[in-house]
Amino acid sequence: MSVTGAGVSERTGQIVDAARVLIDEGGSAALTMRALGERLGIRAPSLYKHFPDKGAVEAQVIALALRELASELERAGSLDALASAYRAYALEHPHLYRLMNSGPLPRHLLPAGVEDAAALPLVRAVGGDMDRARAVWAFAHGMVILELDGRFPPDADLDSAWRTGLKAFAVPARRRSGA
Amino acid sequence: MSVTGAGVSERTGQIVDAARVLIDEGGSAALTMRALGERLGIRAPSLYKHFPDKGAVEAQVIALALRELASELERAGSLDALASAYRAYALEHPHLYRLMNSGPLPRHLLPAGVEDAAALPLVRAVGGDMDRARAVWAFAHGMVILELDGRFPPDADLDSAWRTGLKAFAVPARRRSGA
DNA sequence: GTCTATAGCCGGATAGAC
DNA sequence: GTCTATCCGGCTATAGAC
Repeated sequence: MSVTGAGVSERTGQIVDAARVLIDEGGSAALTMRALGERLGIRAPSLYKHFPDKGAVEAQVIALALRELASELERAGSLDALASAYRAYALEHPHLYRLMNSGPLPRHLLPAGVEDAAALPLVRAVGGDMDRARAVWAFAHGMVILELDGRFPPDADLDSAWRTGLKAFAVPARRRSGA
Repeated sequence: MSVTGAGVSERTGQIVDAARVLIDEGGSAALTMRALGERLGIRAPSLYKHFPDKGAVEAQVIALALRELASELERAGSLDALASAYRAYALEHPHLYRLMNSGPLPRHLLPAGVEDAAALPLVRAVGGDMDRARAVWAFAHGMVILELDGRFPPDADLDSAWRTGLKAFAVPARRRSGA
């Protein structure tokens, strides 16, 4: 059984797993049909007997990564813990993080529910307030992607910036009276 | 005089301007030496008399866009106005926004101070608190890039999510007592 | 389901004439 | 500073034999 689990043929699971490794190690650009074939000990054209095109393989890797991330986040209870787990995954697997969170999502190629499942832990953590969930997600994604892209100054204290942001989002109601 | 201003030869300014248009209209991938030459009525190899390689051209476009964005932001007084201007620029020039805010920055090819100048309006708006500046930037960038990438559900009320986030960041001190 | 061969396209960049 | 000619490399994908 491959990591992907489902009832597909063993071979397709191996292909997706190999593609995941290629991306994890070298980024999206490292996923080429030739490299993928080589890793599996077959020639690139043979892959087309299992997948219609490269996009289909990539979509399966995205689904895999989404489930992977979701399973990490499920363990977290508080919003702070959630943020820690989120950042940790991104730093451990920057290329996979980018793949699943940047650029257009091939939604029509993704198994239903995968996207929602990845979002669920956060939605729950903010008590179902979707505006807050989206704002926190934007903050977390922004922090992570700017860090991965090296956009913060080398001497920036990112832990401190995270704390500042999380503190701002932590106090939900408790508004004094004005607008 | 080209938009770039500086004392470079007229031709190099025209090249950068043309490259800016190419990216603005078709994204980073649309900037190819051939397309750039065609737009200027010359052949691609001729460009190498003005720039060492494609990366140098791209870096100048980034500098140009950074200054463009900075000049839009300078006009804004409040943090809310700043956020509006930021989002407006990103939605008007999504490809340029991506170019200057995603992926690694070729800092060694950028004129000194350009990056800081773009950040200055925000730093000022949060009273020089760098943690807060970084957190707000992450939030704003996250909102913008997730919107550009179509990651929010079609029915999501993004104005509302922005308000939620900005409200959270608006109240700086005023902490009751506990941790 | 794997292979070989190859079509087809696009890209950055260089050499050398004018 | 512009040109033509060209090299070199990369990629996805197909055709057809086994």
